[in-house]
Amino acid sequence: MSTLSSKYEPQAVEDKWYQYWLENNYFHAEPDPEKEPYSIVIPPPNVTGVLHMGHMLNNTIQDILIRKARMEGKQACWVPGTDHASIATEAKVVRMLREKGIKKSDLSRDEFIEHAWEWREKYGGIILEQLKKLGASCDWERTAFTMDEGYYKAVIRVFVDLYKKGYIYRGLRMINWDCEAQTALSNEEVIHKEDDEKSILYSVKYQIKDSDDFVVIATQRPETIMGDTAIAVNPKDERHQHLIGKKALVPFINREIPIIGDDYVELDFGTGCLKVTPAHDQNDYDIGQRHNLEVIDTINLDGTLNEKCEIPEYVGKDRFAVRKQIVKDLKAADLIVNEEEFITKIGRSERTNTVVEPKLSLQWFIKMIEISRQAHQAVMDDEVVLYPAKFKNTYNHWMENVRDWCISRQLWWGQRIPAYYYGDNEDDFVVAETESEAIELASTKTGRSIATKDLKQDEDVLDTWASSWLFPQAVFDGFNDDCFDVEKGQIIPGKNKDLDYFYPTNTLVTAPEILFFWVARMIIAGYEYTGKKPFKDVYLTGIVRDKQRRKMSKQLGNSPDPLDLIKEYGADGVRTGMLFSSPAGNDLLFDIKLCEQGRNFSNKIWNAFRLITNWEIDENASNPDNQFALNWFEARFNQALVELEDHFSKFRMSDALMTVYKLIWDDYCSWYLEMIKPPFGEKIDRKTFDATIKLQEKLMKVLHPFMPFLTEEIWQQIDDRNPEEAIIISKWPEPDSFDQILLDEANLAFEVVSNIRNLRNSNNLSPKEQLELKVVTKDKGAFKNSTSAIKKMANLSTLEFVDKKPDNCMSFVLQSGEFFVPITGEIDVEAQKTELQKELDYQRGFLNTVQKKLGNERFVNNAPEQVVAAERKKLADAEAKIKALEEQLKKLG
RNA sequence: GGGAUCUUAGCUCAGCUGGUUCAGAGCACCUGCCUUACAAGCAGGGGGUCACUGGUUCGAAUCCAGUAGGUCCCACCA
Repeated sequence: MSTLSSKYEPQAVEDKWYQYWLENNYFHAEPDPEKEPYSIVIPPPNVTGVLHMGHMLNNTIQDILIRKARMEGKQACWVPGTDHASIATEAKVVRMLREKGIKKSDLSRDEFIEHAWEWREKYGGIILEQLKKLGASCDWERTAFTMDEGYYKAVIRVFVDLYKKGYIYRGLRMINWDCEAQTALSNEEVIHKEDDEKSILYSVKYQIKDSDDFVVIATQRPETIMGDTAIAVNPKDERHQHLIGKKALVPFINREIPIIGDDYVELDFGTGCLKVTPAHDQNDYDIGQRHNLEVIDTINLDGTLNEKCEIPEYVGKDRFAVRKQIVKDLKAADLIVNEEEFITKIGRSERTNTVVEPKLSLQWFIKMIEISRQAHQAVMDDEVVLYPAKFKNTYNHWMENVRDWCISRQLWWGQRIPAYYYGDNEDDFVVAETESEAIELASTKTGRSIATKDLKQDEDVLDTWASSWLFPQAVFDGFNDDCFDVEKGQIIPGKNKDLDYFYPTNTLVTAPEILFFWVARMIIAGYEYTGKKPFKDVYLTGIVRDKQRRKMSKQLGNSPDPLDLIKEYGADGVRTGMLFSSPAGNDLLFDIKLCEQGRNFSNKIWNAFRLITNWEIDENASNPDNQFALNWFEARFNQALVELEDHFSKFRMSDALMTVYKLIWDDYCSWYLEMIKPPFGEKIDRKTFDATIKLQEKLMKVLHPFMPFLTEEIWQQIDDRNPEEAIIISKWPEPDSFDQILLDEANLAFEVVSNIRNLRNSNNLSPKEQLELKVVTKDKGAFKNSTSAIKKMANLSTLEFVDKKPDNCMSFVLQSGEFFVPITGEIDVEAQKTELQKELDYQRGFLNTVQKKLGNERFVNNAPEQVVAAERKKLADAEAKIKALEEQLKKLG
């Protein structure tokens, strides 16, 4: 008996084949003019990251695309890499140091960076190693890192170039400041808790200048009163219109501030009067810009108040302490007219949980409108195609309202901004790739000799996205001295073999959350630096959620460890499990059962293969009866292949997998193999065997992108008669034309078989008991090739065509005939009758609707001829069927 | 508040330019089976007013309008 286990054991083969692929360098691709290129750049995961379910989905899809392309004979190159992820990594390093008792503030910049590199050496590779377990066929020789020396230089070069082109400027901007960690936060690091954050809204009286009247404003931050530079009301507000143009006095310090009209103010919130504190609120800042208001920053970096608040007893105290204090003082002065609780969505720092302080500071920006124009148009014109298409709208909306991009971050880990200051004025700086260039530039600019010690480089680093937006060119070293023209600020074609060949890349597979952060910006950089798009298609995956639709997250603990899953179900099982429920662009509701389904599928295939390998071959025998099965499956395969290509072309990965799944499980295993399977103990003829092996091989090929390990294992076991050395580089089957008539005949045959099986079931007849079948039909041709297959599959002793309807039979009616199975034992007449009656009722109902349609003159006159003709045929068929059913019912009494 | 998008079987989803692949798939469920590849399996079966209300049309799951509900993105109420 078999030497193969009846259970497929992925653990035993996966590492072996991955190693084999690596050793043979199958993943590596060099430019080859003979071949069509196909390239993908990975969305680089955070260098500190650990593989999660989102990565699994994302990388499975990329691997499928790249493996298919490779088999199609393209030069397939999938470039892997990691992102230095400045904020996330720096936070991790800080935490790690803290655990060792080292404070970041005690370290110099260089010392800290050194620690960060150590960290990255130690943990940076983990996620890529994990990808290997998944089977990812990345070109590891090309592994990139956004802080690699060459990449670093590219980022700096681009900064300098954009500065020279006038796209980069320095400006004031309201940022999220973490007073505890003393750093700026990106919006993503600020958590807005909606639920139970309660605050008090105070109504405070401000005296109107030169009168005894007051204006009452509402605020939840009375400690910022001293930074007020205006009071705003809505110009449409009849209650307050008359105040516009007057002046009010800030409590305690009695500074005069104007009362202005601005649409921003809501009529029905608070008192309808808003105190404007441009230094400590984004909206107030915007209002300040519109009305040229002064900005008075009363809060220090650590959250205490400074001298500008003008009240000595508040200076140096924490903002929240001052809040309590000033409320007391305002009450004492009888200036608070109302207090009410309300629920606020205050922002807190993800890291320290302190309330984020909006703060104005000088930051670096990229002007976006002009530079993004072509990238905007490219997507609108489908030059770059988004899948699913609905994201085109989102993209459009964003690009139409694009805002300048703040690219500086108050961190150390990242590309340091190459601006060098030589004086105290805001404009006393130069931007240069290197310090020596900076010295030169500064000397020229100032007309005096500037030395290293006179220069101070900007302390900030660049936003991570300001490096990863160059990924598609930078991974091919597109900004090096040879191919980057510094004068033009462009990458010159013909100077970089890799870039000339692999760029533009073909497909980008990523998450919709970063459509703007990353995808849009890559398109912008692509056009800016190469004049070309960076990729043709963008496939946006969904978010992996649990069964309750909750996002998978560490905090919730609802995310399984992908490596554990791989251990349990095999990489192939997990890959297919992810894909079973992930229609393009929809969220994926992950359920462990899907991995189980994937594993079961592996096992099914394994056992089909086991069946074949156990057959003994008779070199001399021939079995013409098998020809039908062979011809049919060939046709069916080609039909499925056309379907498969269609799904692939539309990035319907889940449907593509399902096509292969059904082809293998239903068509191949349940029908084809059962049709050609020799009776127990008998040998199979050579011709059928060889043909079957060929089919198995073809099936393994179309399955390979989805299940690389299992298919390679089977391929390698099939033996060496095949000249193709490994399935990973074997040739993808070409779709061929197929015989529809043959497929129709088979479908009819299968229906007959199913009906007979059904009769067995409902009459408790064993599948082992042989039955006879008598067929009354006008169209014997419909069974021309399939009779022996029907006999075998339905376990019939005879199948004959008769003219007269036999008695004492179970029966059923199909499109072109009536089918009778003589019965020796007891038949369940009632069951038969209900079956037939049910069918009869259905047919009569159907007939009714068709008659109605055809009775409608307007239908007959207006509908296209074929539609009417089809309707007439339906009518005739239904009438014939009804007649047959009625007769059979009559016979049963 | 602005925008996008969705609502089809118990669940997750297909369903292209309105008409035979128009009511589908996978899973789940039910009934028989340990039949010599596979119980991680085999055979069979039952599930749906296509969210609701109108309209256009000879004909609507499909097109239009409105209603209800869901999801996402952006901006956020001092």
